Amino acid sequence: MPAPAVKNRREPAPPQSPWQARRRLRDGHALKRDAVILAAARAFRERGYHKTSLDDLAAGLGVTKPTLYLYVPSKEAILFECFRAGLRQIQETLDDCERADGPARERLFAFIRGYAAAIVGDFGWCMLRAEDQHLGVQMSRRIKLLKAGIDKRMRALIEAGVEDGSIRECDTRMTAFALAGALNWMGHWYREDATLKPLEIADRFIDFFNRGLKGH
Amino acid sequence: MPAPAVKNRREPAPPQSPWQARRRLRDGHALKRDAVILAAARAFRERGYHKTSLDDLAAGLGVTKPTLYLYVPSKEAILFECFRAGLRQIQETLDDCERADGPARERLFAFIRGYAAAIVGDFGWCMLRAEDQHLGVQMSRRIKLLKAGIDKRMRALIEAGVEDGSIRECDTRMTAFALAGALNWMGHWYREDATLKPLEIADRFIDFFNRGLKGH
DNA sequence: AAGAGATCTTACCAGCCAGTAACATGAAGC
DNA sequence: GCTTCATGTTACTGGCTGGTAAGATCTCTT
Repeated sequence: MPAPAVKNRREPAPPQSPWQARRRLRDGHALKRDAVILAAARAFRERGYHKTSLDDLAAGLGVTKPTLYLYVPSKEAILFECFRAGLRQIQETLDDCERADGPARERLFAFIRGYAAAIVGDFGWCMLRAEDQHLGVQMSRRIKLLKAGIDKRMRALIEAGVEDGSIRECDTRMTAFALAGALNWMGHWYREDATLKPLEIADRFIDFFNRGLKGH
Repeated sequence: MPAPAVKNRREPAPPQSPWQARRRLRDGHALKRDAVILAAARAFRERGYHKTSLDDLAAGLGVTKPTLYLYVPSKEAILFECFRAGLRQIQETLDDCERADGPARERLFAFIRGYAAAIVGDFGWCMLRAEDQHLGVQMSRRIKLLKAGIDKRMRALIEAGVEDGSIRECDTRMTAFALAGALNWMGHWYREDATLKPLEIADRFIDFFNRGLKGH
């Protein structure tokens, strides 16, 4: 099994609301719930969590606020679900990369590609910012824990690389922080400066990570 | 002039409020204003901008809310001042590094050290997060502009390195983003995991930036 | 067609909090 | 002592918004 390629996840660009449908939908409940989550993720990224009122969000879906509460228990829960959606995507990439064989460095790079795609995706912003928004301590802790899991698996990938010699000796903790930081930061600037596609960016990052800056 | 060392800025750890003073202070106004800014910066970093009410902030200084308005026109303005304080620190570092001589790579690394110190400093959080908080579009634009200035100067430093051969050919824009991202991310995790001092972290980052991951 | 359950709306409440008005105090100048 | 200006305080308002109650409507089942 070679290092896995990044799946080209096609997200439906037009945020067509399930409420627009003329006929009753099969499994409408889950569909609508997902639509709420997705619309929220986009709104949060665009306007920020606090600037997005549930009235706005509902209006964007062509509904009124109380309707949202049929599908979701609270605003906080919406944010959490957005986080989970992003998390899932990253976990899947990790699963793939851990299962694959080949030098760990290559598997790390495959992960980086997937991670970059996730960060600039619809749920990327929520993943990064969920915990420092206006959330209860309980939810905050949960999120922190889940993030720590990702971090740990990423570090393990680096350690495996040091083990098999494909990555040179280094401080794996700091290296993981540096890698994660560079990638996460995409979530800030990508919207403004999208001259490159996510995977192109990932490849240039990888080149940099791989060989460093050093000239002569 | 060699690449400048990072000044060891000693910030007064105890947030002693100027209002505690028994006697009237010389230039008390500016002093108190600065105390408000600093206390706000710390509170914002600790609890977040929205979770910090002006009542809390005032109470922390041993005063009541309306008193704050003697020194500062609005909450938004406080955040902006925090941002500026952080910015100034970084700009000074940049000034130093641009003025210095020696290979540009070394000057870039000196900048990185200063930048790391600033990011984990009192105003680091505000610098990173100011723009995506609950701010008016006008202030948001101002901040974005100022940040773009930093980015530009940083990229220039990298380009100078490519010019003088101390940095290998690369996509300078992406490289700048990667560097900035890795450093900025410190603002997220440093509080939680402060086993290393900022300059130690900077040095490990620099080692990684310099030589990359590549093993055999 | 009638009941039942799901879905959605209008109308409302309650808490939070930035910002203000009006009054109190206290030190410096005369 | 009296005025003045800076500095604080208490008490309040007004807007926003997350969340809810109660009723309307729609669809499916029997």
